Amino acid sequence: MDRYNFKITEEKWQKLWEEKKVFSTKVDKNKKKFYCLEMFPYPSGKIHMGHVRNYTIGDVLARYKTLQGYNVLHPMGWDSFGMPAENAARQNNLDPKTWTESNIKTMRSQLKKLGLSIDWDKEISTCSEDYYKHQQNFFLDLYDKGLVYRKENYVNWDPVDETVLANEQVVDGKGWRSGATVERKKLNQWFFNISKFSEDLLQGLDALENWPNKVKIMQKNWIGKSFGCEVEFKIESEKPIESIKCYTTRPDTLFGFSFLALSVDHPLAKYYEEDKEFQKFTEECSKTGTTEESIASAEKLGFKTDLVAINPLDKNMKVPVYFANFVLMDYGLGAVFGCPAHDQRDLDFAKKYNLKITPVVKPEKDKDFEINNEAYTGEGYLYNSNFLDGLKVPSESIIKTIELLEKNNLGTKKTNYRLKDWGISRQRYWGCPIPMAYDENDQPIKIPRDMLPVKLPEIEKLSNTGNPLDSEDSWKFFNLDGKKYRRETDTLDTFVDSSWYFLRFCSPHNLDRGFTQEEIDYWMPVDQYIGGVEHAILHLLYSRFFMQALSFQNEKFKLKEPFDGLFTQGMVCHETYKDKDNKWLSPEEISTNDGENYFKKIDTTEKITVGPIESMSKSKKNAVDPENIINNYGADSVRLFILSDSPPEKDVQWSDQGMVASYKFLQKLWLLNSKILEKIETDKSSFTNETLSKFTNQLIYKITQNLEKFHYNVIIANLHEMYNFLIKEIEKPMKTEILVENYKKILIAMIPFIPHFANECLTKINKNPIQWPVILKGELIEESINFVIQINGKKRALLKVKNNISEEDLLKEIQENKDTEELIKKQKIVKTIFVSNRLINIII
RNA sequence: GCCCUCGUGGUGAAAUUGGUAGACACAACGGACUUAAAAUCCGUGCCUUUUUGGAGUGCCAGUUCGAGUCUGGCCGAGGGCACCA
Repeated sequence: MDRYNFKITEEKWQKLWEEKKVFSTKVDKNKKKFYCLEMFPYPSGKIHMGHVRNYTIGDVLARYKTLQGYNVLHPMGWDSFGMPAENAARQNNLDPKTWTESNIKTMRSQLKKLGLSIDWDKEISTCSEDYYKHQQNFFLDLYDKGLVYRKENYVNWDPVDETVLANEQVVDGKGWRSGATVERKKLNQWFFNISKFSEDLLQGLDALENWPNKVKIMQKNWIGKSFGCEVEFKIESEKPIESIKCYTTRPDTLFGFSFLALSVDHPLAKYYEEDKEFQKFTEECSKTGTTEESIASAEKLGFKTDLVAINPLDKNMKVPVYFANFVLMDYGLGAVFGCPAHDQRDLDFAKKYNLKITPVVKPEKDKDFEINNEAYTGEGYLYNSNFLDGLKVPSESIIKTIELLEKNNLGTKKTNYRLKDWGISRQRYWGCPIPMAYDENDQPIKIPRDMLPVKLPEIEKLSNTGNPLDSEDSWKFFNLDGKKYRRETDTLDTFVDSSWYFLRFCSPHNLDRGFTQEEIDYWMPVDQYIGGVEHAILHLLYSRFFMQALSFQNEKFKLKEPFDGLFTQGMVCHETYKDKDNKWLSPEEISTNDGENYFKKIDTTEKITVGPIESMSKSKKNAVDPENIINNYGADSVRLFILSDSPPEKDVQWSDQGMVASYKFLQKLWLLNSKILEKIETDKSSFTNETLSKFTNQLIYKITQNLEKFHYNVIIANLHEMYNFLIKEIEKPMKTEILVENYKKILIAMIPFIPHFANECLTKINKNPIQWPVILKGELIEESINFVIQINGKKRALLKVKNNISEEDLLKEIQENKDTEELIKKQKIVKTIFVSNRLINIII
């Protein structure tokens, strides 16, 4: 029996797809479009299993939609600006461009070996001038609309990468890439005014029905809308300070007011800058780390001022004003009113400085209510609150108090958002140059559009510290109209690059514009976007913002949401191994005989500790190289494995046995194929085969349903069932046409999963046009059904009866059948529950 | 602390959305073939003495003729946010 030679077959089909440009698409208004996009990769060197999974999932969908007759856009590109290139260039003494381009070459050929249905003619790379030229244009567009501004601000400074990070890029107080503890630094930075669209970005989430709820909730929390009011507190002081405004979501607790606290960065701090004690205090505050634990456990510290704040609702209520370490300048107004009874932080602070604690909210039922070590934040009624007494908390109290404050000009209703503007300046060489310059007075000017792109200068050797562009004087300074200018040397955050690349795919080669309206009107939005959940906030929120920004003051551009459907796939995981010195070992370095005890290959006496199953990573050495696997087993087998067993949205564990099993399954399918071909040659009988037709139709139905729901793992199981059924069924004599017709449908249904194999088999039986098989609804109905007979809710028997049997007929059958009649013999039937074509429950 | 998701065999998981729990596969064990091994094929899998029996989807309760699925409470795991006023 011949074995399936994946090497020859896969090469043959990949060559054919490439030469005939099978996946090349263009705008065709007569056809329904489908834009299938997977998050484009960073060209880090080689592809990893995560890529294999991501692009296989996308490819299944793209091929399925193509077979259904859609005009499918399925492109690929490179997120090719970024720090790894710069770091690698320094280490290896070459320039980032060379490094990046060689990586792209490697990874492109690796991806092609996976047999993806990608339109490679539309390939783009964000580090090419053709790409970032348009990005600079968009930057100027946004600048003209007032959506870009420059300000001096405290920034998250990564001391290892020597660059600024966005808030989104700081994880647990550490840089998301370097892992270094982030410092606070004051710098002049460019910002995108993303907070202007807080409400639109929040509202827009509701319409995204095909997004995972989880991602929408994460974005919602990140935007962090809160409702409250700004309250003005009159101040008694010798200094020229008349009042301080605070933002609060709980104005109803104003009668529990016992102090007012300011951030050390509050404008009023200027009156205390000379004060030695205050200087000491601010120094103390800056020592507090930014990590999770240090924030949670940090002691509440305050610096008492000589100011006295007056409760706007009670002129006789006068409280001290503090600077406090727990008040943030960049949320609200950098000032809070303290109500210790009903806010934990305020309570901690009040206890430390012996401030008054007046409870003003009482839970309905608790008569002996008092505040000890825990602030009460629950529901109840107001008391100790003069004219507010008795209001229901929170349903009445907050609104009523705000109304009252507004009426007396003491405060204003206010909605607040946690989302802050997006700092986009990076002190890096390998990024898109910001198309701005400064005149002799340090005033920013735009680079004229006809001078775009501002190209990155070619630098032979990158400086070891700081931003290389800073020391590139011949690039940095230029003359225009007889005046001397200094270029902006910061480059754009690479998340800007990925905020619009999906638009570029629609017009990838247009030199004049980033995209044409006609092309994005046809292709956009992306119908299905597929990628890792780690981009739930960063990339996905930025891309949504970019659409808002492009459509702002622009009648033609109406696209508000770039991604109609979103699917977040799980990670590829593997066991981890450590030797006796606690060093990570790769799977290739170890061996086992029984699957339980592992040893070092080079020293078989040394036992290995098997660690937890974690997502594949270089640092833990638990990654499996896709290239080896593809060479050993073929792309179809890898695709099969990566799709089996685990649902795409969940993590999958790499297993060598699983990989081998998928390979074997493909061999079995090849065997089946050979048998079928032989049968077509030899079987001259004229029997029809209804069972086969019904089975096939049922199978196509199941596969179609599961495709729509991304239940790809179930489809692989369906294919196993298909094999188990067919290998027996073809033993029966049957008409050739019946077999061919059904087998062809099955093969077509396999194309999305194992495209090389399925196409190869198809050419051997039929050359007719290939399209997704039509499901015959009528055929789905079985003639006879295994009817479940329940007595008092318990399954007692299965009865084979004809389809659509009525309750009366069924009961008759039960009485006539010798196995079932005993169950109800001589019993009085109280009640029956009849579910058509499924079960009957007889209560006796 | 707040928010979200998930708990089904030794393992990864299915379950027509309230209707036969464990499809399909991995691993294990037993058998067939073989001089032998590999490969391949067949079978087994909780409890009870056989069965056309019983229990059983993290735990406890509830709704229902019927619950893995719905409701409430608890326990456990994972993820997100976090001095956000």
